[in-house]
Amino acid sequence: MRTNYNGELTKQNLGQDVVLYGWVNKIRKLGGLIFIDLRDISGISQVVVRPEKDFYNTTESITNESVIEVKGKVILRENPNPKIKTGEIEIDATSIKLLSKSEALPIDKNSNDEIKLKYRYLDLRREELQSIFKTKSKVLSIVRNYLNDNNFIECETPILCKSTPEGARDYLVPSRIFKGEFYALPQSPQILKQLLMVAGMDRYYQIAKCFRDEDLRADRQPEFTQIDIETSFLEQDELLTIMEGMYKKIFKEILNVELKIPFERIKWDDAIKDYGSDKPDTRFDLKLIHLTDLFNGIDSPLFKDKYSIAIKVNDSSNYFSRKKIEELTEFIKKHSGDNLLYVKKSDDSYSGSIIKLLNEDILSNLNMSNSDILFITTKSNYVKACNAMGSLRSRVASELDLIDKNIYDFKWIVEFPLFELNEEGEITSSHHPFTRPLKEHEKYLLADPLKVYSYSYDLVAFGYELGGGSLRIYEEDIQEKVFSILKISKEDQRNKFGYLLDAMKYGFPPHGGLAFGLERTMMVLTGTDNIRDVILFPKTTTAQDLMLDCPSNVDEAQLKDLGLKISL
RNA sequence: GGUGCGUUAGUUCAGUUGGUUAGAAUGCCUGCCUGUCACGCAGGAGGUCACGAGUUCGAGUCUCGUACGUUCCGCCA
Repeated sequence: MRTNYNGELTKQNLGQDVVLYGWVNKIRKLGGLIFIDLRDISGISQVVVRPEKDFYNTTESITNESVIEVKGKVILRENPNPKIKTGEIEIDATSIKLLSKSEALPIDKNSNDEIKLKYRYLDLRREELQSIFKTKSKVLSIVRNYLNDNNFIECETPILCKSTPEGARDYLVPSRIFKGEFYALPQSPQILKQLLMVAGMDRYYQIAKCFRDEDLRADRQPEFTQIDIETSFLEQDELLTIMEGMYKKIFKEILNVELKIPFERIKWDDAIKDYGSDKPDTRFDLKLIHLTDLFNGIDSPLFKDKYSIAIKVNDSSNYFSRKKIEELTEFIKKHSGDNLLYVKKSDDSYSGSIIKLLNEDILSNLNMSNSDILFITTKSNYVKACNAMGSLRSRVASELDLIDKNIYDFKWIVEFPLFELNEEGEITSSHHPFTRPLKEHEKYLLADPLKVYSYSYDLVAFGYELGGGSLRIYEEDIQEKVFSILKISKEDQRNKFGYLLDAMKYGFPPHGGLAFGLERTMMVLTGTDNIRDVILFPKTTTAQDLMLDCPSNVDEAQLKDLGLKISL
């Protein structure tokens, strides 16, 4: 029977007989004496094997990463190692059993992603990774305790659900009984949690697995976890206050960081105006400068009928060489800016790509100091112009190291537009069709829907969208209007959301909720910039699992059972 | 769907203008070594240069394609 974990032995245990299990982190054979660093989830203890012991020969076949059982006595080290927690003691072995021999590992901590993912269970032996998942477990425990204490009820909604053609592509699961028909894995339990409000559950939460069949990113995996929440009879600020308490508790208990609450609320309009993003990184300033009015007077096709958006970077005109500016020009075009223009000021004289177009009056209005550089992009679409410069803002900040990693600045971005226009000029929901319009904007619904803003909110930190949600529509007539604006026919409404529309007829409470990305939260907590680091078994950017080797083919018989035929 | 970067020993990488037998570190194996903790010393094994085509007298190196990894754009209500 195991008596102790390896990482917890100290001088307190001196003289004790112990039984330990673990992996051989490192075996060092000095000719006579042998030292074994024995590792388990808790840490490492050093085992010493003396040549006069009768089991000495059995150490012959012990390799690194083998699993062994060690019996022995805790003694004081002759040469302590101050670098490790257990460095003052060691285990004088009286018996060693090789339980499972290990071959040399095919990976090490510097291996590339491909091979690490294939042998993820070996990569997960590293202390850094184990510590991330210990933290993840702790975060979930804090979340559950907090929400339980606030009268939330943990609920489980089905994984086999119905496809909702809005939004992301679904992962589909074929039905055996109804051949040719499919379940869909939930993109989020959105409608089900609203139905739980109809059911009177009052405050719901779920640690919910969600699935979206879209292309991956450094902060996006096809399968992820949301802390999913819905409440009845709360006003927006009441709900946000409860959530602030949860995040305050998480960051206090995990990082001992005191988040300042309430988090500042920034209206979506202002976030776009000042940061060019609906998930701004607010750890640095570098706010957008709007030059449209100033530049519209210039007689040049560059500025005609376009918005001119800029940032001014202080003390950096030397950093931005011609080559660097070319690079940034590529960057901003990729982010759909039309171009990247610039003005430099040094020794009280101006230079730059558009200097000939700018008269004295305009130049003085730019309020530039020596060594400043002003970047400008133009675009006929206002939000896109801001977004392009917002992307450059983040890029410049990270290149010039303007980001203070010790600032934990959380913001709510609130009052998103209810609708937006897509590429084809059609009107679509910016959140989802159940988002409740601001009371005072209801009157614009049919007349000028793009003027309507909503009770909606995203939690933003470090430039990540950690979560978001909205108050929902609970009045049938408003829901009708929204559907008609979105041009969703009666028939489509029934097909897609029939159960929700039915439920609306039977006492639908005012309600609202939100969902937080557990992994994104973990990224902020652990300071990583890649979501794979905080997922036990992540997928590659082609959505494959290299360890399980899936997706993969299935038996002909399985397909036949489902009434499916592969035609490629 | 598109873009940039990458793929050489078990692992991490170097490889010059296209030119002899493709190197280093680490790991592995063997021997020596009784206080190491990145143990040390000596020796050894280990390569389909991702795959396929092309240019060339000659390709790890140049060109094209494919696959895989990764970044970003589109996409992600």
